[in-house]
Amino acid sequence: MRFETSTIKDIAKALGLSTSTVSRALRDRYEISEETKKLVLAYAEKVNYRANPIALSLKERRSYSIGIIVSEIANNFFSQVINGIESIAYDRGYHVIISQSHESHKQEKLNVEHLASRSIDGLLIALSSETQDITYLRNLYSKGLPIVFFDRVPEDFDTHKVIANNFKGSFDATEHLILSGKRTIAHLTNSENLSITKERLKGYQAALAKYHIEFKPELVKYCQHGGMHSAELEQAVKELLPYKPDGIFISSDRLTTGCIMALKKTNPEVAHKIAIAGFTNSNLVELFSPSLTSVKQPAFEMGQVATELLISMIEAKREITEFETKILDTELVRMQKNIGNRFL
Amino acid sequence: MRFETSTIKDIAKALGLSTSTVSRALRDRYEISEETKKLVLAYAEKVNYRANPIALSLKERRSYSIGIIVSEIANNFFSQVINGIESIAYDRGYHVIISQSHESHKQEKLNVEHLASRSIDGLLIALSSETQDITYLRNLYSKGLPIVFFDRVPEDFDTHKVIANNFKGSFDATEHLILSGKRTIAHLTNSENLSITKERLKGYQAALAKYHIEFKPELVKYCQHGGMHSAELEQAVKELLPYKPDGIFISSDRLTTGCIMALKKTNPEVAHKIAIAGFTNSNLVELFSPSLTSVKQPAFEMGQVATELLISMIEAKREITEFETKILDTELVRMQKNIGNRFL
DNA sequence: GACGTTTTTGGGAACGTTTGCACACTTTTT
DNA sequence: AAAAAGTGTGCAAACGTTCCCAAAAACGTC
Repeated sequence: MRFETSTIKDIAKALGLSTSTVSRALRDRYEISEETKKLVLAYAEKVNYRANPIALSLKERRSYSIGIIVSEIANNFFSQVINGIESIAYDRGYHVIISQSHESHKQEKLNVEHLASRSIDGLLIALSSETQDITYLRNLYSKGLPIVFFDRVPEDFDTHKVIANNFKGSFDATEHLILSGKRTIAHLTNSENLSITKERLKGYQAALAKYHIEFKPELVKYCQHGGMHSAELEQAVKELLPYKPDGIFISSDRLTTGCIMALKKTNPEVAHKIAIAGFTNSNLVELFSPSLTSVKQPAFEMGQVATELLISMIEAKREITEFETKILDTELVRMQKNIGNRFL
Repeated sequence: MRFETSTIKDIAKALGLSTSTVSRALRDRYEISEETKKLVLAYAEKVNYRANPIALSLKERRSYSIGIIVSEIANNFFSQVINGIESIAYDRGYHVIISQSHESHKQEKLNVEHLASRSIDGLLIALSSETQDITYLRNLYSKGLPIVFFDRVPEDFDTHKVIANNFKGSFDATEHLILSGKRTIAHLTNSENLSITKERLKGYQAALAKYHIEFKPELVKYCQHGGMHSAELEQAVKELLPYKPDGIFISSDRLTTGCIMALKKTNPEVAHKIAIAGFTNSNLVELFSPSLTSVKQPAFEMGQVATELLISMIEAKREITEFETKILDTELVRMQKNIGNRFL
């Protein structure tokens, strides 16, 4: 069974014209007489003609589609980024193809190469927490595939990047904990090789320093799998508790929710005694118990900005040599004591 | 700037062979001598040759990609379905293209037609809550586009469908509320024209009937936009409260979280007094306060089953006349009093 | 060594488009 | 009346593949 549509050839045959005439009439070229144009347009309308994008892609060697790689679409941050990407892409006539790495380097590479071979015009990617070696991306890039990184970006890769102001977001969150009287503030974070991990650690340290609180490395726990494995997370929490933290600053969406979950599960008696501040774009934060202070990333906007940069690369006439790293501000949503904790 | 890859032509030229020979060598056809095959394969490997899928699509008039339409990817249920779809699709050599309707009929139609014109081989769709008129889908279907519906399915459309056992899920949830002593149980639900709305209403009614509780239409509130507009939801909740419900059964993911949110916002003093049971696939349910009993749909499995059915349609030699409607069981996750309510 | 087989290779059309070029016809200019 | 210019159309190539068909090469057989 095959999906059948009418082609330019069908129209040409039906109208006794050549394919070139039909093509030109449809594209409203000046060479074609008004009369013929009307005829063709009317008939095309009648048979509901749609140009075959596959044929166009082959001809023009581009597909008007852009690839997206995120670790997980079931993640508020990423799904919001995707919405931002779509909002711009569709306006500019591009289609998006979404792939998930599930935080696996292997899967990420596989997906990117699949996308590349499917003639995407450009790639938007947030690296998986496992990824360290990005030579495969360098290869594609050097062959002419435009790439824009967002959120999790590599350090030494000369292209456009869009990130949140991770330093400031972390600083603010940590400071908030300090100002609410916490002094033993742990830091639960992602894989050490991610850019966001490093930046957020710095913000945390800076806030501690500002208030003359000693930075203790043993209070920092890294989760290689970014919260994908609950066992890893529970282990980290377990290792943290003996230090009796009165606050935890958590550096990613999945880890934040996962950590609260782990706390409730393994140590319900302390779960409500530890103040939590963490990165998350969940729109359900208000429902959480214990409640928390959250750092919201401008996800939608990030998607938009990244897409604009990518399309500008795709459509650039000459080679681009000047690249930007856009930094967008995060938003601190303070714990709502009057709601979330009313019932404690 | 254009993305450059090596083609069969390049290989042919480099090796002094014809394109046909190269093509056959790469596809390991019997006609080609071992020697030539080795030569070609080695060279192809060296230049990292990848067949151009666009060219293949044009030639074979199929794209090995399947379209997905859901209302929102930032919805646990749908993102889990998508994961299920992907798990099967990739195994079978298909790529997926995801589009969101955002519960808008217009957007849904636009997206479907865009996908169709991009030569998808088949379509997996959960209708938007607005959708009533599906003639556009009938047209595509009659032109030979295989379609499988999941979750939100139309009544009179002869094709494969995959749904949850909505009746039983609703029955169980409502019965659970009754068994915990609730007698005035409201029902907050989606747009009236969705299949799931009707089925879930029936389950709710049946449970009431079993325990000889009178069904009161005024306790049922429909949300046309499926919880996309918080105003609509707040209004519904506001209209419900005067009846002093001691339990609410809610029939969709978004509505469930939205309703709790609305309750907390507008009437925090009663939020914890009303028992809530609702459909949701959120993996954060354990964090919610007030806690709730949830009906979990087998989302991942639903995606898998739907995809298998779709691929069987795509790859069918002859026309299919027998269609199935697969019904998958839901899971009732009871409120965990020992955790969620400990701090009430 | 002539002929028939078998094995291996190449030519060219096709998938649906766009577009440079050439052609035919009409109109204008000289 | 002839040349030039303008208008409208068609031919054919190209994008990267696959595959039917034919051709060439290699091998046996008598």
